[in-house]
Amino acid sequence: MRWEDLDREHCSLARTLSVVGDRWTLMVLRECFLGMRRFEEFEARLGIARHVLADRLKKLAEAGVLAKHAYQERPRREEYRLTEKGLDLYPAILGLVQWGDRYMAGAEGAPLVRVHKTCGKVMDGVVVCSECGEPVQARDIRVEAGPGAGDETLPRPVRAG
Amino acid sequence: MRWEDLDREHCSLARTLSVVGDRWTLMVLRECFLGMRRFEEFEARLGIARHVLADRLKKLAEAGVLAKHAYQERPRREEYRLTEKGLDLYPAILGLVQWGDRYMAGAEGAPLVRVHKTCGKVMDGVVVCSECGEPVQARDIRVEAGPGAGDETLPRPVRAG
DNA sequence: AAAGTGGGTTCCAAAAGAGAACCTGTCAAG
DNA sequence: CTTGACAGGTTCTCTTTTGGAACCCACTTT
Repeated sequence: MRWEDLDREHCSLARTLSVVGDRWTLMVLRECFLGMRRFEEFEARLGIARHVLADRLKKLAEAGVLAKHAYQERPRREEYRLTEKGLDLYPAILGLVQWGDRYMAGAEGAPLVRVHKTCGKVMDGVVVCSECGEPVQARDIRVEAGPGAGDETLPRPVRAG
Repeated sequence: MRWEDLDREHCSLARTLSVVGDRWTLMVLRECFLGMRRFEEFEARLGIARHVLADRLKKLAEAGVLAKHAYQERPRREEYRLTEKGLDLYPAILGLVQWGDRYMAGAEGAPLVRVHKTCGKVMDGVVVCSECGEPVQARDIRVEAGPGAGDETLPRPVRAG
């Protein structure tokens, strides 16, 4: 299977990964959420090869996750900012970061902490149910076919038993 | 930069991606969350090359995200199950899936929906602040150096202005 | 004895990535 | 009016990673 085929898959994860499912892309987005906007900033902080960075920025802009804004004319200089669509990736990235804080941090603890501007405290994101407001974990969830389900969507273990 | 160097980075996202930051790895994990456990199931549902699948399962097991369980001896057959560490990736994967439901689904809507067993309703995950319980979005957060911060951790735009 | 099953490994060709050099406007300094 | 710097790329070669298919092995069933 090719990566370009992923966005035709009947699976939201596959379709998401066709846009951001690349290691460098996610690292670039992390930098965006930390306030970075320019080619040079991404390059300096990530140590990414320049042509790979150019490719990822272009694809993210085409996907509508980042938008180019000229901050100067003659010579034209553009910076890349998160769109609303891009900002909505925050829960996913926060999930990955918090998992890293928990399982991959050294003995010292997390390298960065997040402060909730509204309440002023150092916080973690907690996933709750949109309907009842209770915290949700993997085991609390069952999946069912949704409106856009296709033939091959529902999980069907091949196991005979 | 090599991927093996990522886990030495002072960034939880980079360290997380050194384990799961690969397209196939995330697809394999999706299948795990849908209840798949066996080599053949992953292969049939994903269309992944067999040696890539073998490599990813091995790395996930080494990382403690999946655990091998023998379900039969002679011939020995093993299946792969999510550990607690693996189950804790659910918020991250849910974030990616919901973003796909929102932005990448066709006109029909999401291919799968999630039912919260506790309250019985079709739900979405909502990220709230662990301290005040309010929903959190990207703009509500500020980052600060944490206990494990290094020299290069804090975001510092290179922009002169 | 022959075929099937689950879970791999080995081969080769194609694609993606790393690293470095080079290009393009534009301004500012000598 | 040449030299250099700066931001943002593109082009080059070389290595690593995939994709796809074939093969292997320890059993079990027919």
